[in-house]
Amino acid sequence: MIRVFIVDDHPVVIEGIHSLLQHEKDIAWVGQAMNAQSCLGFFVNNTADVVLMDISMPGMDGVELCAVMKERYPGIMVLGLSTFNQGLYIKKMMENGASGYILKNSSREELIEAIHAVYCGAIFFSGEVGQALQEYQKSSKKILPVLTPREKEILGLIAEGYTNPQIAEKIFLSSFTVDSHRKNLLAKLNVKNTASLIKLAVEQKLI
Amino acid sequence: MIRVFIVDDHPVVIEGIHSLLQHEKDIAWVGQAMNAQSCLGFFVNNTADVVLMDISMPGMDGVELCAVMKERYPGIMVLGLSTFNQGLYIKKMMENGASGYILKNSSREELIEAIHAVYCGAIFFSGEVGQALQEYQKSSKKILPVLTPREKEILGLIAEGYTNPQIAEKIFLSSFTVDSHRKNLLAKLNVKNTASLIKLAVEQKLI
DNA sequence: TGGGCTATCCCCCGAAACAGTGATTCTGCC
DNA sequence: GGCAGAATCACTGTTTCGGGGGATAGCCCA
Repeated sequence: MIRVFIVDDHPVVIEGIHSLLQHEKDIAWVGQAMNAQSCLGFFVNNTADVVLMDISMPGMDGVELCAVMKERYPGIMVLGLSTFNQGLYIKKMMENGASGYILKNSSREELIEAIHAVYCGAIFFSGEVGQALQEYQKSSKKILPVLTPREKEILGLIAEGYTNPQIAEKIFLSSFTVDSHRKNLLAKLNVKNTASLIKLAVEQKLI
Repeated sequence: MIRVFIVDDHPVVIEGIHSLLQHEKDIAWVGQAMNAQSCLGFFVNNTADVVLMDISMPGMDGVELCAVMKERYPGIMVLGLSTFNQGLYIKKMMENGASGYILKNSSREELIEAIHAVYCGAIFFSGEVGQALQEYQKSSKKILPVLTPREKEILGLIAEGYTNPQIAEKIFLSSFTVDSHRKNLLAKLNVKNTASLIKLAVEQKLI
């Protein structure tokens, strides 16, 4: 028996999902909340297996609430729930420990499949959401100039916090050479200084 | 009918999965390969809906192969497949466009559920894998000192590539003050210079 | 009311980064 | 054989950073 709790500020959604789930034999409806505070209040004296959680709510939003819930009750699985479909929010929910994400207009089958999957510890994104997430990951990758092996190596060492002379000593080069590579990196990646260089490098996973 | 292709350098695994799937009515076995080259060769003149892909193979590994496949044939869904269960590899596969990840010792039910899910565009990780991924995400977060709002603001501007005088002008402060905050950031986060500061900040999502 | 913290401002100085311009070697490739 | 590019080394400036030392003012809270 999977005990399901829902938190959403729209009564319509609560009702809708309740009616979708009420005839499921292995799903038990343990409660509902319309904001983060009342959700946290419920779990002081009660528990559940899976929490369906709206991502956008007044006050503390789903992303934050998810983090708090997973901090206090790591065993409770969180399934994100939203009307819209944005990669950024999905990614944030996942980073805060959610086990999946579906749209509020999902079919009954999808909803039940998702609840079962996350209950078993699996991670599940329904079709549309999964595609949006992949699109999002793709779109955040830029077309970058090719770095030579030497440049990559030096980029890595710069990121570690080594100075030019230190790098020079470490890989047996003149510090002039290291400086040349560093200048090439700035030029190739079209950034103005070390700070923006490292930011770009980490974001684009060059190191 | 879901057309499934498998690439794995272990004949035993190919055979095992083949026998698990051969009586499935809606799954068609279109082919197999034992390395990345022969897999890419197959798809020149053929196609499939879902590719089960080993993560560790001689020559080009699964992570790379996945990237190439999704580049050439974005419509083909890739389902990662491995004997071991390491967050880092799973994450890399996902970044390269995979739609899911299961262990080779998954049950028949899990395997079929995963194939159906990714075929529908969903993203699916079976139980053990999902938990490993979440553990991995958790473990990569360090306990960090709390930054004040002002420090966060300045940290963001440093990452954008602004110098102290530029930041000072931008937020109407003395460049001495900006410098003080900058020094506090270095001290609080225990890093030696801008490069390591920004690396840490991006990795830990402080900006 | 006094300590702790944030936020602001100031100065000095050496080290590092950044900009500009130049050069030589070696390798792969057409 | 020649050409492009990588990789190496060199010099000269100016700007910025980073370490050290301070100071003042406001705020919260015990």
